[in-house]
Amino acid sequence: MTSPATILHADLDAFYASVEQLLNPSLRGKPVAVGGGVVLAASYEAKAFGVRSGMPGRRARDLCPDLTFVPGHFRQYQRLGDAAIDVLRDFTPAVERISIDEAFADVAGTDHLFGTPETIAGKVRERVRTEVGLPISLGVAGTKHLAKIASQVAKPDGLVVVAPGTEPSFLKDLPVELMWGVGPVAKARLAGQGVFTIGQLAETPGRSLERLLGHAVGEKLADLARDRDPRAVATRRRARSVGAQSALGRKPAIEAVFRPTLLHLADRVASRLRAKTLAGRTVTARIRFADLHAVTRSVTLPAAISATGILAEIGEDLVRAALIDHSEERTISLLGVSVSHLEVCPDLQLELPLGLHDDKRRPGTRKGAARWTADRAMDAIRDRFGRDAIGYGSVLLGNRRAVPDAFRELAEREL
DNA sequence: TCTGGGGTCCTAGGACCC
DNA sequence: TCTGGGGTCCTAGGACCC
Repeated sequence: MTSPATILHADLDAFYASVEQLLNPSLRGKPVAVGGGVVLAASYEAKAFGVRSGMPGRRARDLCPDLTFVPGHFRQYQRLGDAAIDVLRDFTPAVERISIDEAFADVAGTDHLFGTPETIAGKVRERVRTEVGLPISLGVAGTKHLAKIASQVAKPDGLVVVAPGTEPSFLKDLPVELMWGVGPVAKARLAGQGVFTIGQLAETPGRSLERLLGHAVGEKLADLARDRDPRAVATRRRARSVGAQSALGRKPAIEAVFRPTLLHLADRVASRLRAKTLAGRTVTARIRFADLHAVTRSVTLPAAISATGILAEIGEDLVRAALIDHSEERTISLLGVSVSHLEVCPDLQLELPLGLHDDKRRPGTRKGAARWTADRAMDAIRDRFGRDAIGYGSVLLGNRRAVPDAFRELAEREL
């Protein structure tokens, strides 16, 4: 199948670490990690030593004794990431941003203005380098999936164009894990069948892939390996859930620990929902125990909620229920709360205080409305004076957190 | 001193309805 | 005595991505 190659995938190289090297020239050419307790990003020089994001800082230092840790300039990541993606928007409005440092663009029909897709990709790289100061890799192909693989092959700081008709030969010898959707588990299962390259994958019957990996994944991989990818570049996507979690170290599984933590998490989640005029019907709590084994408990309510207090109470009920089911677990290492089944809510909604224990619509509606009004007042104070001006529980949570709040805010941000 | 935090999507079983 | 089939929704767990 030969589609005209008009889809670009742009991916900033080792983004956070590259920003640090841009801001501080003495870090250039050196192994750099952003973070401290945990590695949030690593420069290519650090990656060469095996340093990876998500790795405990201690382990990273063991692997790479010369590693320089920097706390991170999160505002700058936001600004520079936006600036780089905006360069793409100068060539087409059809830009789908998929993270702070990565986007697809479809430049079909822009030849007469800017030249071929390959020319455009070259201009994007040049402009991001000179105007923003960062290295960026580009892949150009006829489908999103192939464009993404091409940009990965192009890294670091390169450009790869997959010309129409050359797709099979391009894919043939690439390792299966370059494919979107093939992680450690799928890779191992495929290896068990002697499948290591995308070419081998393409020769494997769709039926055996489905047996090996499940219906959806098997079918998708069979299509992608044969370069069948119908997905269009989508400029807008709607959020399907909003959540927050916090690693706790090791804490006893008692009310005095989980109640304040859940209130703090519920506050983060509910205030973000309200800021987007969203509310959700399904509340999920996640608990990870000391052995890192995690469980979830969820409940779907008859009406969508976005009030902090109600969300916190439901979260507590769910956590209590899970702890009863796992009463042998004495220690927890993480708590999370998320809300899904989202609905767009008019600004002046009234929330019903529907708890787990009573589905009766008690005459407490006024209480729900009062809470919601109080939440909105708190939102307004924060808008003016900052998030820490007022709040629940954050003091009780303790001041030493694994990840800086600025990082969380970056991750929460609407793209 | 063993593992962050934000998400998406899929699967499987069970309840429930017609 | 034995016994349908399709569809939707909910819950719990898990793979995967950045």
